[in-house]
Amino acid sequence: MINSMNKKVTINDIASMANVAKSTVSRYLNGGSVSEHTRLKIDRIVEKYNYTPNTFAQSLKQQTNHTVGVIVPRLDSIAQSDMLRGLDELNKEDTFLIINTYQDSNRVLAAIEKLHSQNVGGIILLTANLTDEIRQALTSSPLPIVIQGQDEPNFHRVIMNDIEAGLIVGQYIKTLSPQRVLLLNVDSNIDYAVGHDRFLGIKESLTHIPHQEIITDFKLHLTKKDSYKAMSKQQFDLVVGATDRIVVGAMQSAFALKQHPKFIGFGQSFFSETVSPNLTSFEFDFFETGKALYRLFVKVRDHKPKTVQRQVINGQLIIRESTKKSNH
Amino acid sequence: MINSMNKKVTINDIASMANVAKSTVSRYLNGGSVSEHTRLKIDRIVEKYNYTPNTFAQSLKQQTNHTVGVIVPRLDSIAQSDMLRGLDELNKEDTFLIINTYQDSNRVLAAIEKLHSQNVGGIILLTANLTDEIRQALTSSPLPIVIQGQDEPNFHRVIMNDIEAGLIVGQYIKTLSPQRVLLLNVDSNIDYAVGHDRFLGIKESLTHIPHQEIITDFKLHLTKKDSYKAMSKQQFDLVVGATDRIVVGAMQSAFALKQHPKFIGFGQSFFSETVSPNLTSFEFDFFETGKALYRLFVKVRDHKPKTVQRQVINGQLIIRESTKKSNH
DNA sequence: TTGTACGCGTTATCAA
DNA sequence: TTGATAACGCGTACAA
Repeated sequence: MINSMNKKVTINDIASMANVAKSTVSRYLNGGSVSEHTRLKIDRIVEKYNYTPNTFAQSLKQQTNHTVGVIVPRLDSIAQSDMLRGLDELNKEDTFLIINTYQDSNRVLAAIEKLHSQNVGGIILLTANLTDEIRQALTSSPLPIVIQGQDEPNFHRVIMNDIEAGLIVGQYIKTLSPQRVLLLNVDSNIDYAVGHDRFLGIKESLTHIPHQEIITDFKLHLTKKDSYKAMSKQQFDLVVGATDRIVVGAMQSAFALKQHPKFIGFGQSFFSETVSPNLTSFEFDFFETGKALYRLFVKVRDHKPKTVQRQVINGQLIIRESTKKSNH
Repeated sequence: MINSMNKKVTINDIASMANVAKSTVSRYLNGGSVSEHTRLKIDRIVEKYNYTPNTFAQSLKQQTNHTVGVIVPRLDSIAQSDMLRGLDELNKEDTFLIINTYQDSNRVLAAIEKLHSQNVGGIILLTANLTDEIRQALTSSPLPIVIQGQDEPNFHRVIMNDIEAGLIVGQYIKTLSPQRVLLLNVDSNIDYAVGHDRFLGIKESLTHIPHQEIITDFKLHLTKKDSYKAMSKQQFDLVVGATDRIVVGAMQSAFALKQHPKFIGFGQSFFSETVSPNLTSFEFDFFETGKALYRLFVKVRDHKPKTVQRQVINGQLIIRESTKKSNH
């Protein structure tokens, strides 16, 4: 192991040390027919120098490679890092080239181009939002591509069942019999799955219950400001946020105003178990989602299915203290 | 842009379309001497087909490349993702190959080997802990390597000034005049910079103040259990944790026990501003740390300094509600 | 079973 | 200024 790192040993070196042709070594390496005798000879040398093939030469020759570009909107999120962990979990021989776009769709476009110029063997795109430019770039790519996050009809994808999530939360809301509900949503142009799908069932459950919907932002301090404004005008006994992060912002506003509504969030995050009270939240298993993504990617890459693949991940409602009778 | 993606155009294609030799195209691409006439000819073709060079062929030829392996203990942490952002910020032409080791030192070793077999041009290692095996692997590598996190004398490194941090926090603790202090530390064998350095100054400030030190863990539920045990035996009026995460665990225990000590943490995390009360914490700027890391890496790679490089990052104490007079 | 020879896309050397 | 040619490390027809 140590030696191998100092001066890259090539297939030629191995060949000459073993007194065989390099093609023999190549066959040895790739499971071709080699006699027992030479096999043992080469074994020793390869072992001794801990030979590893030059991946550049391999990729160049084979016109394909096992590097997969993964475009991710952010890294400091349990959802994203769990998905990456899921990818790692199933992966044996691929290398992931992770590009963080910092939630900027221009960077997504740049990332797609960069990955192409790097000759990756495929792309996995985690995203909340696809622009037409991005769709265009993806469509014109010859690479196997799988996306996650939005239900885009023309792309192989893994999506979260946000519609069902909203329905389940809606049902649960009814059992709480709230008097006045505050909905903290996000712009559906920024994230359709969240802003639209996720809230369909919730709104339906509120047809006969007084409620107010506010469009806020994923950023904590904006959520804090927006919710504070709403909650100081009138008091709510239930707050439903599009994400856990948003709910945490609302919690702080509520505490500042000495209000104690119930809270429901979405997502699997640090927050649900670090805030007091612990947060009732609809959670998806992003680790499994990552595994599903990888499986789908491999399928697309290796079998080139003719029909567009679509896989849906379900989640579950985890009830914690924040919707218990008294939480102050 | 679109065309380029469909069928990789090579330097040969360009050459034959322009009726020149491929070596001429190569010179054109790399700033060699080309006549005005042929330059224009090639310009058009390259533009039209949006030619980009095959990076594998380039790396193979040049025996070096611009891929830098980044080994990171975890991704779902502001500290880590801010450092990565810092790397991105300064980088122009390098590609980062990020490997998450999930805080497992065996995976670090595997990552180092994998990166070598991938022929990366260098390694940046973010770590809390170096084993002898890892030191050995790094030492025997011919690659430029920079580490962050531990003050390892034999490696080029960027470290956080944990000693000074402890002193500053120690000074601040004195101004709070606590009666009984609980220190929640971690095993210095697991993270020396944190477990040892960070607590030097703190302990010094407590020579005349009753205090108890407990060795706990980075994991939230363990911290919760350990701190609950300690706090149910006797009451503390100040809790100092090795990290914000640890303090959050202690906070939950305290609330469960209806105790309201002051809290001080370390680190720059989601937690400090999402828990109530907001957490007083000693914070480092990990974005700047990432930039410093990249600068140091480039320096090491391009200039191969003979002496071991060591750079220290300072932080500052941010005072929030958790050490205010009354926090309940 | 083994070896020779060629090509993958690029850069570099050397003549022309 | 140009172009033919070799070389990077590997895999693979094809021939022996």
